[in-house]
Amino acid sequence: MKIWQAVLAIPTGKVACYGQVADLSGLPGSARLVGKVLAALPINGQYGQTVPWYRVINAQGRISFAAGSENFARQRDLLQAEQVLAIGARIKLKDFQ
DNA sequence: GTGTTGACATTCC
DNA sequence: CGGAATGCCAACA
Repeated sequence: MKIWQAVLAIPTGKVACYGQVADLSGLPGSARLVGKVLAALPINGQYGQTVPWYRVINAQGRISFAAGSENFARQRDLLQAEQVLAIGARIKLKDFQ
C-alpha cells in the first residue's frame, strides 16, 4: 500500500493525521514520509483519481501549512466543504477520525 | 544505484 | 501548555 493509496482510503467527511496514513501504508513511525509524498505526488488525479491530500492533517489537528498561505486557506475550505468543522485552526480529530 | 528531501510523530524537558 | 531533539523511508533527479 502506497502512501497516496492510503490517502485515497480516507472516507469523505473524515480526516487522518500523518501517523495514521503512515500506519495504513504499513510504515508506522514514518510520518514525515507522508508529507513528503503528498507534496511530490499527484494532486491532480494522475492515478485516475484526485488525491484528497486536504484530508491529511497533523496530530495536533491543525493544517500543516503556514496559516495565511494559499494552501492553508484552500485546505481549510475543502475540509469545511466535507463537513469537517474546525475550531479556530484546530480540527476535531476526535470526531472525525 | 546513490544522495537529497521533507505538508510529521513522539518523547522528554 | 510549548519548544527541542530524534527517527523515519518513499519519491525524485
